[in-house]
Amino acid sequence: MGWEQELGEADRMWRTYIEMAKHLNSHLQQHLQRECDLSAADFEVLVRLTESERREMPVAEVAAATQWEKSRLSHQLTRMAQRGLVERVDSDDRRYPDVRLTDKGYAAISKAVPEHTEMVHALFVDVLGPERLAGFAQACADVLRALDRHRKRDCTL
Amino acid sequence: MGWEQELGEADRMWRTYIEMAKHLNSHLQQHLQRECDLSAADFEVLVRLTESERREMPVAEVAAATQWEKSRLSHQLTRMAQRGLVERVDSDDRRYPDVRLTDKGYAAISKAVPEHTEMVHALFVDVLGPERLAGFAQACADVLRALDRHRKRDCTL
DNA sequence: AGCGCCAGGTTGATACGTCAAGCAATGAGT
DNA sequence: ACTCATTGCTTGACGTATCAACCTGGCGCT
Repeated sequence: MGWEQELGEADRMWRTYIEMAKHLNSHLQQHLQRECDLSAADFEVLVRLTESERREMPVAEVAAATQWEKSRLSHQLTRMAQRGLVERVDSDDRRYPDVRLTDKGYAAISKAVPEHTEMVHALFVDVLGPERLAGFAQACADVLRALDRHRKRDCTL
Repeated sequence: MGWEQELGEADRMWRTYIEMAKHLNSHLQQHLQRECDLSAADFEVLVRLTESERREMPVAEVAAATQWEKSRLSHQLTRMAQRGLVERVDSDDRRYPDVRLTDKGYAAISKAVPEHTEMVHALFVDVLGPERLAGFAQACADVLRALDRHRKRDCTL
């Protein structure tokens, strides 16, 4: 066939990264699901909500924090509300309802965060050690900047 | 609330990684979809198929390469067959049908791979440069090993 | 040969993500 | 004050992922 056998060093390294990301992700996700009965999406929303003092914030704020589409968030909140993890609250301006963390939701995230953090440390932070971790993060930040630049160019086209 | 404000260095670096992975992924995926009308799943299956001389291999082999569930693969192949990218072929043993890359599928992947590779270089490989890339890949490999060890322990429990 | 077993694949039900269209409440223009 | 444009949220439809149940054809056993 041709091109696909000629994988250079760089491409093999790219594949290593892809593999790592895939496995790490699925491992963390499965753990969260098994131990805490939370999907990754549930977890993310709950974490964002705890970042407010009042366990409550406008939907738009959650949307901004998660960078999700509004419709995705809306569906997600509906499902989470059905399971009693959050509840929708009408704020003073009826257009922009708030979301509040219920006690059940708070209990769930309180259990999940330490477990998740422990897992992240065991599988990632401690594996790399401080210096390599710093280098890794720096690399990620650089890639992020490159992405931003690229995106800006695409938008202005 | 407490714990979530006390994000250490390490946790912020973890978040940086998560952000990077998310954005990089979605950027590559969108590009593939827009330019080549292929989903990430399509792309992966097609790449695996080109790794065979005959553009054809047993379903099980694709499953092993992609590490997907058999049902996911089956659905995916059905959809790809409907779109004419692949076709199912009965092999000598009727239990284990083969999948073959059609001409259309070959054309699609032939267009997609160079574009994708170019993107990966622009956004990742070239951003890091050779030495940092090597360090990065080494880190990924180490995390992968840690994951394997962890998984082994889980299985033997 | 007839019997059940089993590995692997397919199918169907359900949950999730995305897109496009709809809806509701405010604020600006007249 | 009435209309309407805007903004953000919700809804519905469709494509995809996952889980469990179910075929199906080859294999060993008696």
